[in-house]
Amino acid sequence: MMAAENKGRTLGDHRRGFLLSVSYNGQLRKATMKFLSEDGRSVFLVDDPVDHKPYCLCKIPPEELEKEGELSSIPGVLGFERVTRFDALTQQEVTMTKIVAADPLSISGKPSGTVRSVMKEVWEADIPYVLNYVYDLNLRPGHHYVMGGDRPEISITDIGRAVKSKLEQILGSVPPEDREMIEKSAILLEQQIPNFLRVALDIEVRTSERNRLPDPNEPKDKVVAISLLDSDGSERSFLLVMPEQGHPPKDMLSNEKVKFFDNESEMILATFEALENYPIVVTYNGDNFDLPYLRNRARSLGIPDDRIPLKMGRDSADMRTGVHIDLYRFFLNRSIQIYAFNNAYKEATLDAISSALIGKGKIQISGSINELGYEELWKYCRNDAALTLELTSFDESLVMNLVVLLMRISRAPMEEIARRAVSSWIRSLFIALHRERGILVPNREDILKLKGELVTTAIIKGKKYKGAIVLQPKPGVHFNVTVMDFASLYPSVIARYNLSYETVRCPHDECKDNRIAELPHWACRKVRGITSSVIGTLRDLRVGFYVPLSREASSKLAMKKYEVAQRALKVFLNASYGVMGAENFQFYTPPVAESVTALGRLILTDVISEAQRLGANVIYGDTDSVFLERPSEEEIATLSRRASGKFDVKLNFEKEYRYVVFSTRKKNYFGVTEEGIVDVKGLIGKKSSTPAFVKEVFSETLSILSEVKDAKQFEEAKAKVAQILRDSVERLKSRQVPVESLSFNVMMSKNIEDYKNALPQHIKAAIMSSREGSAPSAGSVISFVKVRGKLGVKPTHIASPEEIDVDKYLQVFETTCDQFLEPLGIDISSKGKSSKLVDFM
DNA sequence: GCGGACTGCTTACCT
DNA sequence: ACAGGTAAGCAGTCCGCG
Repeated sequence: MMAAENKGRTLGDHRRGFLLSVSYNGQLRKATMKFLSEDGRSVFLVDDPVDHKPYCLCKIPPEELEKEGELSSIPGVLGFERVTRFDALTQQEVTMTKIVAADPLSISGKPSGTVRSVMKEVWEADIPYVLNYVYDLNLRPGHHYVMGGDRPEISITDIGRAVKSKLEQILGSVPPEDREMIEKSAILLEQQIPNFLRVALDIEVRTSERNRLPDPNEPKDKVVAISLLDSDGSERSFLLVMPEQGHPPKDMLSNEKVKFFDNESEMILATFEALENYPIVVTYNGDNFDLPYLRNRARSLGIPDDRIPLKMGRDSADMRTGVHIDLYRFFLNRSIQIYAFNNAYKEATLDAISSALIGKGKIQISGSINELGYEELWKYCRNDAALTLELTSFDESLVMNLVVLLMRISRAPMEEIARRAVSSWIRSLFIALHRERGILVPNREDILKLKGELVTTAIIKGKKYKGAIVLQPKPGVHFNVTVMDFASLYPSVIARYNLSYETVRCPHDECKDNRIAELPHWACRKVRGITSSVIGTLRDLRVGFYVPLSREASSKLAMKKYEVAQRALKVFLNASYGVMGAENFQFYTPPVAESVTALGRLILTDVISEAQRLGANVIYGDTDSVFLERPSEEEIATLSRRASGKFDVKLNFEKEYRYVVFSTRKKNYFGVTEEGIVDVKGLIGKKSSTPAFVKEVFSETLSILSEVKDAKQFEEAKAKVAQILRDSVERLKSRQVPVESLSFNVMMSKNIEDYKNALPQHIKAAIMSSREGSAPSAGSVISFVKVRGKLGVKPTHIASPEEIDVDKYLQVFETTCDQFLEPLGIDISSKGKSSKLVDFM
């Protein structure tokens, strides 16, 4: 149905659409734009109307290139063209040669037979062609377009009056040279986000041997169940009739949501047909399993390629017309996990993520999928598809909205957001800006050659340069503690001090005295750095516009909308400093990275010494925060003024604690706010790997302590705490605690065979587990208990209460409690050899 | 042969 | 493949020790 619709869609018909993506059509040797129709229900394709060609740049003049003929061995090369670019590193115009090719693979992407492989020095050859296309045509993925004239034109609607006045407000307070960019970005981000019709797909495969996982590269096993659920609420599940299961049950045969097939090919073809009706296909791990399995199985069943609507990449699977989003890849993204979802899920499994975000999990089955009957199999498969779908729709389609906002900010197609990490998104934005302004995109080596040196040394072995300051906390209980912190310290520093790859250690002699903190580096006074202006813009948009709007908006729905934008910007800002210090980042600039942290240290230490000069009691601070005991309003205001006046950085009142408890350890404390909310930082009792039993006692103890309002109430609380600890120790000793509550849960970050050094305990447990039949792999959380005996550990599911090493647990218990009881003057630690927990009782 | 000091590895956390 | 700083537990090594 949609395939037919795709034909005849041309420019000049004034149709409207929303730019999803750009793909490359190898037959036509052209880029193809994928647009979502205005109603969000289908995709139409528009082939490149301007005959754009792949290219890269070099510094050898065309005449010489033709003479030397080293490029003649590459048939795809079409010709050479003289062009000028601005080289930001030298701050000079350069004349370059554009080497134009008929197809992207003649430029780069293969080990040999490309321009990239035969030429010594080329520029912009490693930018994927479809991205080049986006940048050169100044396309804005995630925006509305009208098909008119000789190319699609972006279509922008007016933003509301209330939003406009808010925008004008912030424009008054930012540097004039940034105003235009901020205004334009705000208007673009404000554009309406469409409703995407989407379908979730999940398949089940029945393997011939019990414990073998199906392999997409050897699709010898039958696909037995396929579920498709869409955002309109329709659903279909296809089941293969299996001789060993007998006849399908009557009620399933009459269920219109279920269809049985005798023939697997027909079932797969029906699935392909269904998928083609959707602009967006959502899977969980479909890049590596569902889609490649379907494709390869279809092939092995003799289905011709032209009936398979998939386009396979090396480690990805795309739809030919629509867009495929693999939520596994998206949620695995660290930036998404941490900054967009506040670390709400720890493990990137469908079960863990859906449980954490929508409160629903996978259907638990006792044995293997192979043993399920028709009905169980159907329900299992359908439930997975339902969870996958819901992950895109919960919270007013938060995930889809987030994806679109990230597309808009990064200027990258939808697949880039779904599949690539934050450094690619930032790279995309930076390159787009270079193209827009006619600036040559520097090679990583160009920057490194000029600005490779580092002058600071890291505290941690193996790190490249010095980072932030962490103050030694003053141990003990502190009442009425105010926490102040700098708003987006590092992005602010980058913006304020003009830190960018071309402006730090710029070529101008006149700038050399504009030194950065205590470093020998200097920052340019003459030109605005590209990266510092873009990061400054994003920060101003977030801090001045979206954060206030997300708090003040008139409706709940509007607040949510601004909240998503605020978070999307946060993802970029949080990574903006880090990428400058990341070796693989295209714009990696060591002196920029160490300048950022040096300025951060300078600003923090300055504010702290000012606080001390004022007579305030600074009890702790970490990177961008200051903890003050009983400060006066006056002191708070003075410090804020100083930060703004001297460094142009906002120092905000963050929160006030009724009291805070510090030990001697850094990054380890808990605090109770006026409302009785307990903030726990870094303590063992909060760690995800700590046994549930210990965690429970920990939080019970804390909740007692949170009731404490003043110093004298501590005495009563101490008595209660002592009682809880006594009971818990008793329960441990008498082995009343179930083994499940004693399990440590530790992430296995590599596959078992990749542990080359001494085996950590969780890996020993993982090895035992795999001998028992289950096969943990990289990313799995290993559950184990500590037992008596040589190995010392055992997977939780095969351990019994009698073998538990009670002494070990008493020790864990002791360190956990000691972390916060010691500063309270409650001493339970063992000064001698044996645990003194008992003495404490 | 054993224990303490030390190092390196690994994980989880903080900013 | 965003960064560095901190804590903690475990495994292994070295050294001293009649």
